[in-house]
Amino acid sequence: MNVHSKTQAAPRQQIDPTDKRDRILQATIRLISEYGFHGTPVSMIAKDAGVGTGTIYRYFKDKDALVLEIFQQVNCAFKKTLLHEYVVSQPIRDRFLHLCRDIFQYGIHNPYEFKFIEQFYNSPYGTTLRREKLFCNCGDPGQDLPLEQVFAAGKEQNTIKDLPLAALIALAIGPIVFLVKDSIVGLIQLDDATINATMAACWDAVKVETGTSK
Amino acid sequence: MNVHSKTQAAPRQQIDPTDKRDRILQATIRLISEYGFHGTPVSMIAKDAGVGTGTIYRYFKDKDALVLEIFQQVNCAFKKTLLHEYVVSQPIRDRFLHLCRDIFQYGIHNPYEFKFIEQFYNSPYGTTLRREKLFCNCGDPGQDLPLEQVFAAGKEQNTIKDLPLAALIALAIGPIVFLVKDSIVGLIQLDDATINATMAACWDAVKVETGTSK
Amino acid sequence: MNVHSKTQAAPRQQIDPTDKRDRILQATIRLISEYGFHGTPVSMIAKDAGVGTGTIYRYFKDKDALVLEIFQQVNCAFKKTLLHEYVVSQPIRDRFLHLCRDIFQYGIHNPYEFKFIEQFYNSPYGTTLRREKLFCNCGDPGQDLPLEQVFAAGKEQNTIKDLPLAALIALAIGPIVFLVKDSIVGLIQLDDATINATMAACWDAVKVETGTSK
Amino acid sequence: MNVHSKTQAAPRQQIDPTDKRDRILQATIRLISEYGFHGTPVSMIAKDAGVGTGTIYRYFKDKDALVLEIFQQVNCAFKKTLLHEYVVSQPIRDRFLHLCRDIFQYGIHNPYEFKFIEQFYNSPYGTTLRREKLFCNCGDPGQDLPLEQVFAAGKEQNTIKDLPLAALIALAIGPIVFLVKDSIVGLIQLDDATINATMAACWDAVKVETGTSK
DNA sequence: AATGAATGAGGATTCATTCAT
DNA sequence: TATGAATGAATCCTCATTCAT
Repeated sequence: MNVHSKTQAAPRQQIDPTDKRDRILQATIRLISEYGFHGTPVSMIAKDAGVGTGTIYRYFKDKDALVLEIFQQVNCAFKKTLLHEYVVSQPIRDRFLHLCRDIFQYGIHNPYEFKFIEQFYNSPYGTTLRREKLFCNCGDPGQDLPLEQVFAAGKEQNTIKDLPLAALIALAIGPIVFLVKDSIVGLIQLDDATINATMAACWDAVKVETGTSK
Repeated sequence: MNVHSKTQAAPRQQIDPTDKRDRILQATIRLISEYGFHGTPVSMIAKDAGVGTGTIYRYFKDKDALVLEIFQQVNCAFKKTLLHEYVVSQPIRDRFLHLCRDIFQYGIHNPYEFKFIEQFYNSPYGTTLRREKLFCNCGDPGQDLPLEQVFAAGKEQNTIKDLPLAALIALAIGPIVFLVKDSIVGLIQLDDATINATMAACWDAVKVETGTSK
Repeated sequence: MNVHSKTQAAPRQQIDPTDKRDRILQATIRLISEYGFHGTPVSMIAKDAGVGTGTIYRYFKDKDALVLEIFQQVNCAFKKTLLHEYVVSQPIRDRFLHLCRDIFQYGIHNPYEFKFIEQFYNSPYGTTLRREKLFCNCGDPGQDLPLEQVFAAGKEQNTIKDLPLAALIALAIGPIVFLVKDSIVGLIQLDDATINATMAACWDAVKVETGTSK
Repeated sequence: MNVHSKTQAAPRQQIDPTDKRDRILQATIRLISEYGFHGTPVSMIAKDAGVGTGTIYRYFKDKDALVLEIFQQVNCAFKKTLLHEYVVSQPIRDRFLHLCRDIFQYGIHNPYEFKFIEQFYNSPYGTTLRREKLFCNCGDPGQDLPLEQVFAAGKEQNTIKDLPLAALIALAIGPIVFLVKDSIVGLIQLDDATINATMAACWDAVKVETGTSK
């Protein structure tokens, strides 16, 4: 989960400075995902990370920079998760389900990160970012999201409905986000059966009807 | 949208006392939907509403009370929107589409209220409310949401998939929330065709397959 | 206790305007004696007096003026109490005890006024007043206090100890103020026997010893 | 008067951390003794103490806590003053005069503390404390005040008048408080002769008459 | 004359940020 | 490098005072 490269590995047995930096990042994610940006004092982050308040300002220019870096890290990590084991040769439906499952798993296993991203996207800052398509500078900046690629491919072969991309993404991700949030909050318990059935339903939403439906 | 009755219409050209109260409520909805609770100082609300800071405290005990009242009002207004023209005798599919359309329309025409509710539900306070099922005391407190009724009825007649209620709601509302938020932010332009197609896709997600699909 | 002259008596059966004024004064005395000047909002006074907030400003320039007038009124009323039935021909001891009893009675029967004066005298404003000897402009401004007259007379006939006037006053009034405050607060119950015995003791403090004491 | 130990005296020329805390305490005593609790803004304390406003909240939870701590400190210091050099074997009269002198001296040399205690005892909070006998938790919490002990002993050997304890205390302390306050305010100048004579007069007030008096 | 809604200056408190050690 | 004490700007809220009705 740690995205930072630690290539200067072995020599001294001293304390890794990134350790402190990471603890600050982790504490921030956890606390902001729970209390929100304005509800999380820097001092609280420092205490939770087990460092002095001033120390945070050694690693980050200010609170904004800290949060922005987290967003970028988490956003990239999330995208990498989606690319993980992604096989282009598979049929559209399998690739779609695979991506959905990854999103589900990511949300369930990284609840703090998940809520953090949500919060960030809904904040004025996040909106700006989104509009400017600055989403992510990790790896290939301009590269389409995997989900977008799948939809594009599916549309071509008439497997996916001919809807605007944003609508397709909403149909695929909206329900998952909804469910994962409920699960994080503890309103429901997500078992595998429910997850699989929901993903299948998402597929029904975006796929082109093959039979006759009422 | 204004809940207060202003029956004493024409005669005097005097200032309506509810006017000020309403302006405070409207300003709060607008600002909090954009900047969040902690990101919106009372002074900002006052300025936006064109009143003195102290005036706000004549109408509301404190910031919390102001926000809570807004939530209750907006939540009730939203539910009433859903019940509007709701005809029980119609087939499940029509009722479902009708509800979806209402949600879409509500979000598009009341973007601030829409984001406000979203924010509120995702806040610690909203989560508590949700868990305690205190959602709304307007009209019938204990009554199920219309959408829940439709799903219940649809499950009985085997029209709706046999999924947990939370999952069905996520499949229906998740995409709409997603799209409406994108639309509010200005990332997409929602025309009728897209709305209708998306709703139809939502129906595909929750309905029981009648034909054969891969 | 009302010091205002109501000479324009009979004609109309309408509400006496001084009534309102008095209610404001009474409410202020009661509330300030309990909560202090800064602890008593004007709005609280208005509510307690049963008038509108703005009404208070019809009768008094501002809060300070209101309190100052009360001080002057109460101070005068208190002094008049001391002069009441005051008979110069009586022996020093009787006159002293008479005055002491009056102070006691005044404090017990006018607890709010009593505490109000205390508070006022101890406030920066009261101190200034005292230093400027502006105590009271009621009746004869320059006239000595009765107690001071008694002490002066007693010193001349060698009945009262030859101490500075301030010390004699402290010996006479200090204990009474102390006890009355305890009584107002409810820490003790002042019966006649205790009152009389205490006054007698006060006399012992200021009188010239006639017998031999250790 | 400073309760904090500053044993690590000379070596470093650095700022004593208790210094700031003490300056806040001293400023608060001074200002509140003059303007009262509600009449003394925290900002005024900060300015007077030469610290930032926020600094006060590093040392004290809030204004209440600050004042309460001062009361406890001052109250204990005052009591310790009274116990200082207190010799049980001395005759009642000497012990009484000794205590009176100590109170006098304390008031004269600690005028701010003296007025502060007065104010505190007369506030609603102080009254409650007094009623609950929580006066002080310094040293022996339940122990009687020295003055009370003297009075109890004096009553037994018929040296002190048979009056309620509250009355005896009023007779002893009332005049002193009165005089000291006048002295603090600058209305009189207390020389040793006056102090001694006044104390003797206080003794006359509480002692049992040995000769015949009129 | 009487009212109380409206106001904004001022008070308590918090918190991002700096800086001396 | 790491710290946390210190700070004051900014926040929520109160309240003396005004003024339109």
